[in-house]
Amino acid sequence: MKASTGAPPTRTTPPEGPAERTSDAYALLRNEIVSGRFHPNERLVEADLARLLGAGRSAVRAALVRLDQEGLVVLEPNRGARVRLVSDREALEIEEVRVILEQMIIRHAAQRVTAADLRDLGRSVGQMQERLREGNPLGYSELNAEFHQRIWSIADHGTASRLLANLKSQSIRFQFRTILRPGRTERSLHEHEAIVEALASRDPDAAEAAMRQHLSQVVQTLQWAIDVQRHQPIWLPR
Amino acid sequence: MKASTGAPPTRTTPPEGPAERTSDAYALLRNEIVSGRFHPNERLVEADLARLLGAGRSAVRAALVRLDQEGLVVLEPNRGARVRLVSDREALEIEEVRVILEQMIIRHAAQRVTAADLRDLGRSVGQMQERLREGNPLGYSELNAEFHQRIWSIADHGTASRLLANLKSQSIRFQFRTILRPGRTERSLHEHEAIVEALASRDPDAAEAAMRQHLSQVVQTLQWAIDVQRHQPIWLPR
DNA sequence: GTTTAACCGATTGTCGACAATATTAGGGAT
DNA sequence: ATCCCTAATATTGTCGACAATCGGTTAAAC
Repeated sequence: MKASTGAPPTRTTPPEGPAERTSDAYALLRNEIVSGRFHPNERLVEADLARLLGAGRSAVRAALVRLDQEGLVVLEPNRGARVRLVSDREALEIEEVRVILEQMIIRHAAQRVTAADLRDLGRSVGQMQERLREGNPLGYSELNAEFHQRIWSIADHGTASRLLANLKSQSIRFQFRTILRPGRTERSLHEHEAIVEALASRDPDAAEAAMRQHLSQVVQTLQWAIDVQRHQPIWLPR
Repeated sequence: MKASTGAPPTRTTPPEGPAERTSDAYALLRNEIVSGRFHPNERLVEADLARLLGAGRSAVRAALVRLDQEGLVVLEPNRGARVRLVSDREALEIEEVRVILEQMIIRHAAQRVTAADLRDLGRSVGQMQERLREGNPLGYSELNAEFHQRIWSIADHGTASRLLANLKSQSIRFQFRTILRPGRTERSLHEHEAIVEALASRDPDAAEAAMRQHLSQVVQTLQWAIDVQRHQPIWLPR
């Protein structure tokens, strides 16, 4: 809805067309980064990006400034841009903030949710069930994101939504690893069902409790992913 | 400490020098906006800003992009930039988020606070007392900001600090009005004392409670300011 | 062999000019 | 007087060129 600062909701298709419009250089580059096509700390040379995105250097430069402010790249004066590396600790910080924001937002949602919303949420959960049966964890993850965004839009809290979207994009690299946790998906599904149920009762406390239950599991999974990685570190070239 | 995205902590001096370095065009413009030298919805013409800030149009343009992402201006394609107007509702949203973030952050602070920190905080409160005696509400407000920032730095939670700084800059226009509430300052001072006391006990729950107490008052004051303004609306020219 | 100094290629930062677009002003027609 | 169309102006968006800066490399000195 919002045009200006609204974060594009994580498209997965790589629309790396030959001659795209220059004004979405930001959206394109953002996509390239959040979908992990650039390594953390990788240098982002303006000229290269301009060629890659089919845009001028001006547009690329503007995009980089935006992404720096957004926390996806770091922009050092006279030294160019790099993909920002978020540390383990920072990932946990981000998740911590996300937890309290989601708790706050679901209280609003519980007070504003309509019958139609509940139907949509139920459908979302149904689709997740399918993906689970198919053994398609990636599809599940996508639906999971959609599920949460749906709750944000029900809550109608622009400020919190924007912050959450931003945080999510920063920590997306970690989310990727949490998918691999065995048995996690089933449990997540049940938690989602509990959330919908609590929303249906329109009780903010119950909704918050259900969300907290869910997110505490998410944090634990994140911690697990970090620990696992620490024992099998991925050596980044250079 | 952080150079890249760290928000400059609201300088009050207007360093509108004749030939400043171009790279701080962002900082300068940001200052002009948060200190209220531009009205909300006022058009920001690149050429004018360039003259005013003593910078080139490139630098101004970059600054505008940053400020747009930051939520201080809105940048419409082909239609230039305006100072962003935050609605009453949005101000309350922002305050609501601020509350929960400050609650979270003070829990961290309570677990990490050192003796030196407590001494500094005590000194801060002492200075506030002075300003109160002097009948200098503006100075008090400054110290208030400093007090909270001190807590942020104690908590050492970069993510939350960044978000808080950003939110604060967006709602600063409202904060301005809340100062005028009669009797508010005294009460605020006592609340601050209670916060320091709770931090000294290093009990996260107590600290959070003290902070909640304080911030609920702040929200009420904001609501009061909004109501007052609604009955005595300020007509903005054009 | 190590340190220092000067160079070189690569990249960013900035400026000016121009094209694209929006906004305002003016001039009939009703 | 109001409305609509057209011209003029103002402003933004983009491109190319060049200066400033950085990182690394070679060469010289000790």
